[in-house]
Amino acid sequence: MCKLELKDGSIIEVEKGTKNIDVVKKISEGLARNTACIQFNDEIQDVQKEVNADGKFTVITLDEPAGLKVFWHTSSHILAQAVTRLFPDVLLTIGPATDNGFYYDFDIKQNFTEEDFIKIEEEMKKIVKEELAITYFELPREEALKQVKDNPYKVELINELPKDAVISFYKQGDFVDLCAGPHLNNTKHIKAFKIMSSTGAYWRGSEKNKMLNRLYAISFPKANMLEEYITKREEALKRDHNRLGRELEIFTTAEQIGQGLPLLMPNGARIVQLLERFVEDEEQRRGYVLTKTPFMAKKDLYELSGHWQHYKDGMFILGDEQKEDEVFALRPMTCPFQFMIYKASQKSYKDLPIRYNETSTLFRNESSGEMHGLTRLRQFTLSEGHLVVRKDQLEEEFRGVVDLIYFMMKTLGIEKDVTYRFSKWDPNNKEKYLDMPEAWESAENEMRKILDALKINYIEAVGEAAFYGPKLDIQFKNVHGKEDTIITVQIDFALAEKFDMYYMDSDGSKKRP
RNA sequence: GCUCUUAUAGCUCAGUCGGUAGAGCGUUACCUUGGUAAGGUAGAGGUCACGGGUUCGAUUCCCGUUAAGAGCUCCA
Repeated sequence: MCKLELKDGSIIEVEKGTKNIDVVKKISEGLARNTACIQFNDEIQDVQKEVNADGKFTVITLDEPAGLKVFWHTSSHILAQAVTRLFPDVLLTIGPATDNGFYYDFDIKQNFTEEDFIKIEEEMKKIVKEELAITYFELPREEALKQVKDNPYKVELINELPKDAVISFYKQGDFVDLCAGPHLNNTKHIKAFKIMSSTGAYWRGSEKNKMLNRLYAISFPKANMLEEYITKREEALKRDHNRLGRELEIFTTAEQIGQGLPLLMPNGARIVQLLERFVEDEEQRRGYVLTKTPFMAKKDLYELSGHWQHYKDGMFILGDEQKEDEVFALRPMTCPFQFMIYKASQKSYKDLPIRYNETSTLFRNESSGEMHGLTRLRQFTLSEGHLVVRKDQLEEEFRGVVDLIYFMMKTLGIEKDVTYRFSKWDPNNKEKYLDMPEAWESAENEMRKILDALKINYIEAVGEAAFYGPKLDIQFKNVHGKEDTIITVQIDFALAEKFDMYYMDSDGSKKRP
């Protein structure tokens, strides 16, 4: 017998080898119908897996996000099965659940059309009606490779699994897919689904790889839930800033002016004016000093900052390097300009911290597919600050910045709608990041300490840092559920060095801020 | 940059199976009203994004350009 501790603390005993789903049925039939998977101690398991030891037994239902993800993952297999039936020459790649449904990436010659969506949905309906049992099996590496030998994508996935990894497959009818699971135990549970869109996506997320065809879809255990979802989505789209902005005459665009260059109409300009005054006044109250710096500079400045070497393609360059002595570039950021103000006079340790702020208009030559509404542009204006601090002031100043951010978000009423992301470097990506492991570690530890002290509820993200330092990113979801960074605070341990910034310490020695 | 989609009145959209166009909102004038984003009447407003091709004829079909949308990649 195995002793299982349930969520409410009670214990039930079951025979060794009892299936998870049968354990749940003992608790309640209704609960069993609504079960997506089981958490046994820390392990997420299929409902069909057998109980073999004592432990904590938690039922994860379709009503909770983790359960819905299992549901969507199973849905993605049904989508893949339907596509395989209709397009036998397709190669399957991956098909995970997302926060907002699921997708599956296919390597297929033709592109999916709207008519294909209908056909695929019809085929999915059939698969659901067939009530196919979903079964799990494992294979040793050699056999697993044999199983997927005609699919180079799956071969690649298996070859990248660690040596001791369990290689598992799920089977429903004649359809088999390499998959870590977990899954529901039958296709019959997927009552309502809809293919939302077809887009391109690079294999493994790298533009160097082949572009695959991705189908985005959504599914629910009940038909009315799908209807609700669609209605909600339509309502959300009506609140798209891009649509409202034009309807309310806040901004417009003109073909002749160009991509990523919106025109703020009187209503929009007034909003920006009020925000700008408000922000600058509040910053002044908090000890910031305002600067006004040029919109462009000679390339010499960007060579010093490293942007000429790293981000030349992203800048608008004025003049031809080959023909002219002086070449300028529109500024893509304000840091080096404000640093020049810092360097204009000798600073004492008593002068720090110095808090520079500027309502900065910046120019970035974004790729043509990137521009959108007012959120990603070639010319944009943001409220920007650079704090030059001593090491012993870092924590307090960081807190001050976070406090300012809280104040601003509260004023705008968005403080409950954001999430926090602690963006760290990727030590394996030497091209993107400055190769200074010790400096990274120290800066990231410093930032983590501060974030923890502030009790900020953040997620950590590897490979999202700036090239010169870690960031606290404040993320906001748009009406499509896509996250944008609306505010970012960064600890920069490199540019002070590059710009040879220093202050005279109390002992008369030069120190780096 | 890549995949897919779109471009008709100021905005949101219909429409023309190829014979040069319509609605709602907005707007203008007048009337009315303590109907306050929602009254009535009349009107203005469109080379159907731009360039080329096919055709007797293109806003409609095809190609290209530009712009807009979703996704991917990128985001100093």
